[in-house]
Amino acid sequence: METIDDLREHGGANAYLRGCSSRTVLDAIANKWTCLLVDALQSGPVRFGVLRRRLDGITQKSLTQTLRTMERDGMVIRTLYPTIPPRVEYELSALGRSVLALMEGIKRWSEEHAVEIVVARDAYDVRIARDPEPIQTT
Amino acid sequence: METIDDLREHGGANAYLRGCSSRTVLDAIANKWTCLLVDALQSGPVRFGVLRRRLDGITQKSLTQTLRTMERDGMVIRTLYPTIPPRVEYELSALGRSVLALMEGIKRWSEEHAVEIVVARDAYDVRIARDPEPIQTT
DNA sequence: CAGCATCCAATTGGATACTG
DNA sequence: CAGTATCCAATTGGATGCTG
Repeated sequence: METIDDLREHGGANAYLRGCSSRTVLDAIANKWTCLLVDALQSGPVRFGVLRRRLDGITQKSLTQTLRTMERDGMVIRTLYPTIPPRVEYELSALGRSVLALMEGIKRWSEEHAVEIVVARDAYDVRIARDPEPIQTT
Repeated sequence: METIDDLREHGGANAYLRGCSSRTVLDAIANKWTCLLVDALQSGPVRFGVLRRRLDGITQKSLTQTLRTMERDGMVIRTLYPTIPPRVEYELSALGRSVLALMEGIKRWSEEHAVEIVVARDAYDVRIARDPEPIQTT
């Protein structure tokens, strides 16, 4: 069933469509590192090393790549201070700040529902182990 | 700089930490197919084939996998009607509905900012092509 | 219809070493 | 300090064929 929003999209964009640019945007922002980085940058410029320590488990490569992508997309502003040793700070642009509330929401939802979901996973795995092909008669 | 929310997390969960279950939850829900599926299921049960046609470009394998993961996480309820040929319907659980607004928000944001981001990407690529290592003197 | 199984190409991710 | 470069293992994704 189509809703009114499906027909009247935003500026003609429709993320359901493979070729639409909004699909590539959705693909770019919908991942854990982007979510955590937007959240981590919410209160002002942060140095590369601080971000690396804050996002536990991220590799230098992934951090560089994600920040570069976000910078290219206009969500993040990178400032290089040509000192020795160099200092680089990252901060959200206006565009980046415009998605902050959503990213905070996703992160918060993950934290608030983590236990519930772990329980659901365990229950599912037990159920599958008991009956590999659950034929539900409805 | 730490905010109060960083110290007083939700039920002890903190998605910044590698080992925290909320991190795996964040990783599971932050991807384009999950976002589009939650959105597509918002107004009631939908059949597998309908979803496949709606999410342009998704393969049968990816659709099955994403739906299975969401079912395992308790976000989606799968109902098999043992007819011939079989009919399978997917619908959001209460947990799935609780993340709907956020997913709609992400999808909508992608659509609303797609043009702006494509422009930013083009500008970035041109800038890099002109000057491979932009040394910004601040 | 709604899948599962399989094969294979392509992308991703980690570890390590090096540099202005 | 903040990267780049490289190598390699592991995961992902598409295409195809088959089935209750």
